[in-house]
Amino acid sequence: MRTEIPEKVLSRLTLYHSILIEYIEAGTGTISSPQIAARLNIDDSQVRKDFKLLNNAGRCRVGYDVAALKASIEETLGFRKTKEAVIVGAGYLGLALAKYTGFNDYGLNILALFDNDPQKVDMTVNNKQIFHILRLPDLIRRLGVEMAILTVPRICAQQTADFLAESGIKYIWNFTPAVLKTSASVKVWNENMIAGFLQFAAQNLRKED
Amino acid sequence: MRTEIPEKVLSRLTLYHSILIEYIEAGTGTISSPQIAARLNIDDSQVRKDFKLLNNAGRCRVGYDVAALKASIEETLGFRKTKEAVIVGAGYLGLALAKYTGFNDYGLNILALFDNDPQKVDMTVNNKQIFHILRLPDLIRRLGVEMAILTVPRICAQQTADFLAESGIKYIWNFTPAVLKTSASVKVWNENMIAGFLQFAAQNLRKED
DNA sequence: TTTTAATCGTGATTTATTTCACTAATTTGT
DNA sequence: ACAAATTAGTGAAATAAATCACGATTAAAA
Repeated sequence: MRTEIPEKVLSRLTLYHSILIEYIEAGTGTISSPQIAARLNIDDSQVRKDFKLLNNAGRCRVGYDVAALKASIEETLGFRKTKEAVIVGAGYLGLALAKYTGFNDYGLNILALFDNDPQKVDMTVNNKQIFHILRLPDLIRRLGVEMAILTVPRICAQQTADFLAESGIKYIWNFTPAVLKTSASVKVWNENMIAGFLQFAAQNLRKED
Repeated sequence: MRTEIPEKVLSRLTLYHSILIEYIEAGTGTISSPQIAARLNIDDSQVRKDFKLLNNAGRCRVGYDVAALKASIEETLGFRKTKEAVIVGAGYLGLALAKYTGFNDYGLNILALFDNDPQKVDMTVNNKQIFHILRLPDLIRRLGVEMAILTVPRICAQQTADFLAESGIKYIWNFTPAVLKTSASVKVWNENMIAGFLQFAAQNLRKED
């Protein structure tokens, strides 16, 4: 019965969530749609419509219950469901992600890392072991892991993605700038940080021409 | 005379760019809109309209010139303009970004890092020195830097952003999950990786309920 | 109690974006 | 030279998203 929530809305939910955490830390029990809208520079009716989508009712003249709203967003975004993943590519970015503890709060549990550099193999990062990439097919099968976080250099991104697909990986969170070619059975989410930066730059630094 | 290019289009431009690099590496001189569209699962007329926005003409029955198109996209996205920035927060993510050499290809030049941990001060990462945060106001003024990449823990994100604003920073590329409160004179781009992940998870891992 | 002001909920409107459908051009093959 | 097929270019239609506008509600103030 859960209706499909548009990507734009999901994106806003994460921002609402961040604001709600602030309110909880400040001990404020309710929040109104105009308050949230002002923070995000969006229309307050949009905020209300988003909350409606989560079946979250507010009270006139008062607003929404912060704790209930936060719980509702976490439910929708799946914070509670544990999602296990491995990191493929133990370079700087891969290691940074492995060391980042914040993911756990969002239900992402990183089990191990893989790399093709023998020097890195068997090192441990944040209690997660680095394995040789060739051990990936066997290990993910035994662990039942379906998601890989891809942090290899762009130049070998496609061949690594092919290898992951063959190995049974179903979801790739792609941190490389490559546009991966995959079969329909493998879902890819592109976290193109450079793209994000360029959008920012193109929108803001343009006037310096 | 340059018309404002919508964010959606900018986002696609970065994907087109990545595909064009592949074609150049493969030695292919031209590319057609259906080819690109197929890779990205979008409509081919959309691709053509995007290129039209860049004043890029194609040839019937042949397609677009790969090199010219790539140059045009780089021009639009401002690859050529050097954009200088400092990293604020020398944690794992800050260090990973400092070590990442790919940014240079996109015109982003990271000059230095800042942190409040005395242990880290004066260390060097990828030829970039880590300074104490208190030296930031003076240094960015002398270097003429207007952009900061914020990679501090969420808990101190807002106070750091306030400090950056006071110090004269005009653009913040925010890697923290916090929704920053800033005056209109400071532009913020949120690179919320967790948001990206959650969108991915909510869209794909939902069926396991 | 009555008034006032803030806020929710939501239908209607507007705006933005994507897709469709078709024409004109032009390369390739016969 | 001609036919066939592919592709660019683009206006029209459809879809999606954001904003507007306003009635209903309700807490707080007069």
